[in-house]
Amino acid sequence: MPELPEVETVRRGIAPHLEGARIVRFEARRADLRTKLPSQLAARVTGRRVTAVRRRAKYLLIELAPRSPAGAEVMILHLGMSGRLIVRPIDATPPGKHEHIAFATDRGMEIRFSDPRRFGVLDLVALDALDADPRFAPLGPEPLSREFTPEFLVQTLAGSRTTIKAALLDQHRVAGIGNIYACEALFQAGISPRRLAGTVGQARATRLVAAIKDVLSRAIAAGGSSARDYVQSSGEAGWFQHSWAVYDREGRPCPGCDCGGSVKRVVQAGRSSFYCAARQR
DNA sequence: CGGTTGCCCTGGGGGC
DNA sequence: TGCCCCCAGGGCAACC
Repeated sequence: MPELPEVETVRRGIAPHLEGARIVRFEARRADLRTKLPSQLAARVTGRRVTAVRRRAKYLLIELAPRSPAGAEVMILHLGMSGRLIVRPIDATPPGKHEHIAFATDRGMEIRFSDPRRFGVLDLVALDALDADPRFAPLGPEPLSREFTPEFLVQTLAGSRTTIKAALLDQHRVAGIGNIYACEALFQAGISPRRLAGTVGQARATRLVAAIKDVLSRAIAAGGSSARDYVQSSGEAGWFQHSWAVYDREGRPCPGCDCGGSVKRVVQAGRSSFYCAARQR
């Protein structure tokens, strides 16, 4: 489900419950997520204190205080396509069918990881090994960081013969954008998803960087406003409530202008792209 | 080497 | 109502 804004919303939702708390129980009902869970995971995290909950790209990073002989470590959690976290007071409610992992804190709260499609990932690595980890080392900059500028975008796209849409989904160029926000940002910037990435010059890059930052920021703000519901509920609450201009709106009139066009859908690299051919060039 | 394709899984929705 | 096909917000290995 989650792209950067959803993962950031989850981070903000769980951080107050986890930071400074101690993990008092950890159980995995099944270990076969997209990658197999590390062995002895429960024994390795039980009793550890959480020092920070961070995010990098679409990964949640739950940092654990050192405990001899282990140094500081970090639980790497990726929600995949269908993963979600549920925060709830500890009680006797049995786990749902897809609640594969649960852990409890010394503050009386329980975190459950639900993931029907099991594309999620949970791993545990040494904190000082994180930057060199093959999942993290190649990642591009955070799109909301000051590093992510029009000049950077022009440079990373220079000479590329893929489409701008595929380039935005390439986490090694810029990290955290998924299919929805790629579509939405390209619409807002007036750039066709079919444009070759190498033909994006300074003017388009300036519009695109601004659009990406705006779309992601607004989505985080929208998610943040309902994060409380998400935390209090059993997970079905509508924290994932965003309104999209073009995504999943094939055939609808192009919103926000009088171009007279309608939203088209094309498949690029196996993913649906939604755009207005009249407005986006 | 860079870029595209297939696959990992399950569930939901639309068409017939 | 039921069945079957298609589709899904991610990421990676295998392939050209």
